[in-house]
Amino acid sequence: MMMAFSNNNDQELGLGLGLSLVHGENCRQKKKEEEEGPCSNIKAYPSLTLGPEQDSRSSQSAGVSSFSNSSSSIKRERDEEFLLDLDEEENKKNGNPRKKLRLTKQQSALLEDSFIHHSTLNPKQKQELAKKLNLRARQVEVWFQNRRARTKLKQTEAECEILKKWCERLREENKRLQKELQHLKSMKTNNK
DNA sequence: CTACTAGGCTACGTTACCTCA
DNA sequence: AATGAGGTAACGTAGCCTAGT
Repeated sequence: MMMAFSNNNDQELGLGLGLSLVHGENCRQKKKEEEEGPCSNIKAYPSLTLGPEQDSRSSQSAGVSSFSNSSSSIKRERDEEFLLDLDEEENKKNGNPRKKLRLTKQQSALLEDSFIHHSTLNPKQKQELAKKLNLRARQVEVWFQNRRARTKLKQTEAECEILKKWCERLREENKRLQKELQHLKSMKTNNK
């Protein structure tokens, strides 16, 4: 985050706004961090830049974790997962509308706790968490997707608020400088 | 070495269900 | 009891990456 504001009358008025995500600019790196252990700088701090935002899709991670685990236990769990998904398919076919799951407080708390340590999960972590929560891995995956989206939305909103405030300050500063300029001009004409 | 493909992951946008005022 | 708004679980899609061929 970078901001520079020069307020000296003799100097040029300068302002710099920068939006740099403190955490998670490079998802691949982020993923690596998460696979290696808890990340200390996981919190996203609102920060600013002006200008086109980088397309998040262009810097996203992919495929790293999917090759990190091929144990038979994971395979077995995936098979079980597959069967559960088949049940769901059957329900759909039978016209049973899918009831929307409400997570219990304990489930939400554990998910939140995991999210603090890892904003993305590798397959092993996902399976383990799903087992703990008595949910399907797909549900854990979806929860994390939505949680990341909520985080990003809140961050965007926060950044928007900061930008608004800065905009307001600049407006005020501009007004003040215009007044001052006007004053100096009138002084100059009076001295003639 | 290069090109292509399959499989897996994520972000993003959307839908649909649920809760609550 | 009805209803509209907000929250969120779940889904569909596009883009990217890696491993295998």
